[in-house]
Amino acid sequence: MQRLVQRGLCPECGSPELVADTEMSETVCSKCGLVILGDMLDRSPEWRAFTLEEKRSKRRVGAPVTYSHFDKGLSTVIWGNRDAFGRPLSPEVRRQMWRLRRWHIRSRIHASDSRNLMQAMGELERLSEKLHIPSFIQETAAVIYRKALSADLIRGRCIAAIVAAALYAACRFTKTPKTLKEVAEASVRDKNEISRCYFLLIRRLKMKMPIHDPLDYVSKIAGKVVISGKTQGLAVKILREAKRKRLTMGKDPMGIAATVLYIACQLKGKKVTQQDIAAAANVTEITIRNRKKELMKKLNLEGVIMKDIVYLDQTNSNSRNIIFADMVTKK
DNA sequence: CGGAGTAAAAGGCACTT
DNA sequence: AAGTGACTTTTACTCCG
Repeated sequence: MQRLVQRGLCPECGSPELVADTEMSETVCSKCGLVILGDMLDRSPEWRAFTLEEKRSKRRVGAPVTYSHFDKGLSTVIWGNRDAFGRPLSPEVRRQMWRLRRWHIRSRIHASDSRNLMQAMGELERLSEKLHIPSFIQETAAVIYRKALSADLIRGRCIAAIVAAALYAACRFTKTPKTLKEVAEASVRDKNEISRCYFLLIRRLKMKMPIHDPLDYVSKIAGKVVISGKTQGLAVKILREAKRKRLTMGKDPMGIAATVLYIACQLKGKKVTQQDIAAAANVTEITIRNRKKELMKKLNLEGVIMKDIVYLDQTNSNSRNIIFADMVTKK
């Protein structure tokens, strides 16, 4: 039993969905409800904070490590003109200290990595500001850059280009919609070069970029055009089925999301024009038409009307895929 | 006339060499 | 630096109620 728990699996049903409930001092399987460990130590802080500022001011374990500072804000500084007992230093020692300090600073700044990072982080700061990039993404970009540096990918390439590439990669990684073009316009290097660096980064650092899921956009678009939850639900089911049949790969996710919504509206007899949805999704009506043509054909939705749809609204995951097949009976 | 569909040319993008 | 290829958009035309 312990072994299963250590691997994060429920000993009862084997589900990996264990939830630590710090308030009740228990770990609970979210599937079958089995309580696995009682009397855990509560390691969470005794204070509460509701905003980032508050959190920052209340925590007391030292300054956060900041990757977007060239030395992470941690480097040692030789400082002061007095000895350990508070006495002023003698002139010779003072001169010695002065020399020591100078060399210390030099070794810090002039170590090539640090020098590189200093320049890079400055550029990153500038870019982020220009593009209104939130700081956590900036941090992600900084981490990527550091990795690139230690993988020796910078040598012989332009720092600014790699920085821009790292920033773009961070945006992609966090699913933040920023195009390469936007980044390139803010950068001093040209788009082509940044793009090449970007691909270099993902290949050499073996980064896996999350592909944009149309699902993320469904509610966003539905919100703009005001579409009911039920219709959205139908749209999601259509989308799920389309994904299962691998019809969404390589297509513009916005276009797909807009189209499933449009189809759902039509099936439900809701009045929505392609124009409205297209405008909300930032694609053209033609894209919606093309997607629709394709989906209707491949999903056997042609000639289907709402009254044919048996709405089996079970959430049993086993039958999830079957629901759609039952739902749509061809006329 | 507006909404919906089709087809061919043009244009932009992600990714490769 | 230039190329590739799948996609989207543009443009232009048709059909329908």
